[in-house]
Amino acid sequence: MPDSTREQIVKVADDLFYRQGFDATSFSDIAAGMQISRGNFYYHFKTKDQILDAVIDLRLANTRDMLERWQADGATPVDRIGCFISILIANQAKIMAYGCPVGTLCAELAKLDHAAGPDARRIFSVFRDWLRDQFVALGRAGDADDLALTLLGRSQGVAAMATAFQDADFVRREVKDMQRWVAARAAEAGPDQPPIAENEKE
Amino acid sequence: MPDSTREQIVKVADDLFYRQGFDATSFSDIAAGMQISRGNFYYHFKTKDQILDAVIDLRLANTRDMLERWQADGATPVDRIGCFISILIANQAKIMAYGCPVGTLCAELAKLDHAAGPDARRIFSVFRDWLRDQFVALGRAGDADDLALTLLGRSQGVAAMATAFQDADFVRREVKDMQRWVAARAAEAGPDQPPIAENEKE
DNA sequence: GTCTATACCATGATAGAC
DNA sequence: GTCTATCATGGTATAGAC
Repeated sequence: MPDSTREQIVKVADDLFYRQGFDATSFSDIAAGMQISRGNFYYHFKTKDQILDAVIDLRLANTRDMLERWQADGATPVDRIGCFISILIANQAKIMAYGCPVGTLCAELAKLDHAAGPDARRIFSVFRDWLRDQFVALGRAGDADDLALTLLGRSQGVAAMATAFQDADFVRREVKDMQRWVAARAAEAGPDQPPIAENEKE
Repeated sequence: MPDSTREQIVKVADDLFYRQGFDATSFSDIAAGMQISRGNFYYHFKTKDQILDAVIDLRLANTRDMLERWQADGATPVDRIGCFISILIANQAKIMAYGCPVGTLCAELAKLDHAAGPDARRIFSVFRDWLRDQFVALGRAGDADDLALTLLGRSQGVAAMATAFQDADFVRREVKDMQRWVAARAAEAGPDQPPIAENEKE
């Protein structure tokens, strides 16, 4: 069955909030992206902030789905973390144009001092917790959360540089280096993991 | 002598663009930050975009000044790069609240598809070129620009995570690790540098 | 559920007095 | 150089017909 009007509003808003930012996206913009009049929004949502809440919920759900898929697809924790790192390649074109959807939304809401800021950060937390679980499974229970945060941060930095400098080679290099870094953490943890041990250096 | 009105507008706008974002900052906001009426802006600037241009110019000049200071203050390239890394500590409170001034401005202008986007990115380039020079001086002429971009990206990632998770310990840990990383790159380059050689691993 | 019409306000920008 | 109107535009939001 096709999307309900409400679902369609949220999907279009999700896309526009990503490409233009939340504040810069007007009801007219969303209306132009589908077949609906401006006034009709208020049957489905009382305020623009409520649309934002719905978009964040959608992104949370989509994130959880993606992580579940990676959990099933990856044979080992290293593979699964590799799925995470590889989104920088898979979504390269969009990231170069608009940055990371999570990072840029959180940054904007922080500046707007918006009430939904903490909700948006929960998307980061979902990634962080999942990555931490992977590092635990890797045998790094002691510093799993630190490693998760470090990796999340590095991917954010690569996304920011990709947007600023439009350098696809840089992204590829960093992705490779992050994969090596994960393998090295795994190797440190002990040889009970698949031995992809490599040196960390170039 | 005190600032001219024009200079004061640019300074107040610089601060507000950082804390609230460019688009979210109105003439009224800037006017409220000093003693001036809204209409008077247009004697000094024809459009809001021209204020943005002036702010970017100011940031470029301030950045160059800062880099010159680091150039003079640091005894070795490792020390100088250390100055760069340490701004994450020095500006920690502001970064946690509003992110990196350069990164968040570039991200916003990219989404707005704003004409000044490329100008804003030049601030990044100034950092990048300076870091590259430091890595060249370190004996890494072969991959100096890659290392510069990697380090710039890492600092951006740390800033993004600091804003999202408000974790001062994380920032300290990452700063330490980045310093170690620089020392390791220096050690790889050869022992003609001050021997602060440490292993890269935790 | 969807539409049109409209209220209301803040914005960037202009004109002209002082 | 600075001010006080004032304008046109576009935003969120509401009311009410269909």
